[in-house]
Amino acid sequence: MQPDDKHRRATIHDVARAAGVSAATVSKVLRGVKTVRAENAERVHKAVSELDYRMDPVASGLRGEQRRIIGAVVPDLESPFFGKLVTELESLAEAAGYHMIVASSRENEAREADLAARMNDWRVAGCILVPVRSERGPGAEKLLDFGMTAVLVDRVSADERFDTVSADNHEASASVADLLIGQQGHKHILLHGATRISKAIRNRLAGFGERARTLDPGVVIDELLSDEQLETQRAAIRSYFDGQVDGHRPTAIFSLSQHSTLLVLSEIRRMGLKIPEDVALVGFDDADWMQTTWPSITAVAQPVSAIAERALAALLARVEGEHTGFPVQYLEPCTLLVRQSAGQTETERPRRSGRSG
Amino acid sequence: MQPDDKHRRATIHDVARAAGVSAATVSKVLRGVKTVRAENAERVHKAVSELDYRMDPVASGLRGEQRRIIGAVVPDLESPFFGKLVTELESLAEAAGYHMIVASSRENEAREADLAARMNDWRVAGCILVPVRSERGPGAEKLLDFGMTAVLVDRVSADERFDTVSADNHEASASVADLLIGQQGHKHILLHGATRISKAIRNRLAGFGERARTLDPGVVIDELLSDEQLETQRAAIRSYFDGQVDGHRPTAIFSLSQHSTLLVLSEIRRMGLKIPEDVALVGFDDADWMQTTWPSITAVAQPVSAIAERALAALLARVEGEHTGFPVQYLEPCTLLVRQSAGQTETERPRRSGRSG
DNA sequence: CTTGCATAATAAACCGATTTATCGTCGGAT
DNA sequence: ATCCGACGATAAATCGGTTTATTATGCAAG
Repeated sequence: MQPDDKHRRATIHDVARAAGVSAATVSKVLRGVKTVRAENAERVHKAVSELDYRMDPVASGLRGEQRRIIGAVVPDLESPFFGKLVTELESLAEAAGYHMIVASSRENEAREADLAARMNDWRVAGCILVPVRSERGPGAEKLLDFGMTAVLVDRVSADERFDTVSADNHEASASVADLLIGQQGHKHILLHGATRISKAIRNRLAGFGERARTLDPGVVIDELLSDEQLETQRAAIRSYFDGQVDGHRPTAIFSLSQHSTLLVLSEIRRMGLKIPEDVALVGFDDADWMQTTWPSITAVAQPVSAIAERALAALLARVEGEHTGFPVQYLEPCTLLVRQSAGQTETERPRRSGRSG
Repeated sequence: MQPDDKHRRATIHDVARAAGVSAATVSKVLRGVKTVRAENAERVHKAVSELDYRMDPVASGLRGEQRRIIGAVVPDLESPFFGKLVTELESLAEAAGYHMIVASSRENEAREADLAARMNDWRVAGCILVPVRSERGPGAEKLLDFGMTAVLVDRVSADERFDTVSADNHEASASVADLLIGQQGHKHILLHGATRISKAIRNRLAGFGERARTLDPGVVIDELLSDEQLETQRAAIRSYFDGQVDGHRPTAIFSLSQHSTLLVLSEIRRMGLKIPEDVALVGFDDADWMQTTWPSITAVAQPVSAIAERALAALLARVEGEHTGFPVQYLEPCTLLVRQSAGQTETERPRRSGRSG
């Protein structure tokens, strides 16, 4: 057996020869053009399966402008949120007959721009971009330069160039203010963010602040935001608490990201404070462990599936020319999951559950 | 301004014209062939930057056999383990001058095979495959059929066709047996797995079992393995504990995956059992929350970075022809992080840390 | 001055598909 | 019988690079 022949894939010409027709005819059959005699179509299909023919997407992509690929750029693939987002996006894309290529900008705006250019290189039909910072970053700029059709997701506000999709960070954070201030009457609250670059974080900050001042103009809100290294941030939290005059500590903390929640939780534990007795805690972005840990953590759950669906639908509507109007901003509502760390009453705690429930 | 011209990208011929040389010369300059006069190379580079020229990878890939892309197929992009793995792989690949395309088989073997074929379509130089089940799955089969160079990662044992890289699941699980049986003297242990398909899980099972029987032939080991839905698995755990005669409960649990750990933890809590007093817990696969939760969870940390480095190095060695010998099995050592849920003594618990530590 | 050889540059073929322009055939209308 | 239009099929051009075969140039040796 010749190793060369063994792994040389069949071309469209091989199929044409086997079926006794021309390559053009094979191409027509394969892409569903109707002007082909039924008998010939039959023979082509037979030849295709006999030769195990697969169309070469590289060659196909060169001439054809029919691109059935969509690109997705996210800032990070380690976080469950983006992991779930790309998984859902890919599922939806395949269901609509598209392939998807995923890439991570690794929280780096220069890389974000480079990936946008790379998506253009691969001639994607459209691109989903989750920017590192916001809709005004270099990625969106590049997409515009190239005239690509795209949808901006998650770390964005309204934009006049692209459709945008995100969780309703503003309203969800306001509802956290409702819980902590309106219902529980906290007078001194710490807002903690492990990064301040993301537009999403800034929207959460604003949403909480505005509602808080409406509910109680006298509420004291401290903000601890930083882009520093992990250990520096840990130290900042301890130093913040040490600096508070005893008895004037914040009685509640709203952590603005999952990463932030973990950090705060870890430092609270280290300082020996009790949750929620000494300090209540609400986190933005839910995770599996938050309902299992003790005490369980009250958190804002983001509508990942809804975001993915909306984003892909919006993109395909643009790609397929069904929507050509002005850019639209989609805001998907979040859910506040009230658990023990803030708001859940004693009687709601889980108990020993016997055989009969 | 003509919109057509605005977004039409410059071709190699445009560059050739602008530099006053032929397209062949431009191609040589761009791919670093030395047989070009320095002056011409200079003019080409100038023309490239003036025209913002980017090589078209689609056209380039058609003729050239020089593929600078490597493919990665993982079973899942939502788990932090694979998220981190692909992130590191991509980083390393780029550092070596390769691009990477990532895809998720979503724990589906048919999809795994399809993705392998798709990687072949895109003419990747090599492929990293994390199979859904094991090295004997349809993905590896396809890779072999196509004559692709590939490395199999994580859910694998030694293979006679491809290099394999994984955590040393067997030895790590044996060291868990050392801790629970050798040091702590547990006589009745439950092994829990939320799936039994994965080769990694089966290796963990075997590693624990063999060492356990060596240490104490009389030890009782129960196994609770299932591929059922979440709720079914929860019920199975409760039913298992209800079925045990009182006082003959297992005194320790070894959960074989992160998912499993979370599930077990959740049910232990619901049953009102205390950790580690009523039952000790060790989990395979560490997560950030495990050291923050209370009690903190003893876990086996996998060497993700080492696995990524080894896998990519092995693949590139094959791709670049530096290694042509028999397939090699690489086993990377894990680390057992002993925390409160098993093994950590009272005095090691974290305490209130003042200003001076 | 011619020959030989190494070095550079280029025209042209090529990769594998898609698309266009051309051509042949057949049935029906004139 | 001739012409026309509809329909199918195909040869050839095309996409944007890479690679090969050929040609042109310069310089040293004979």
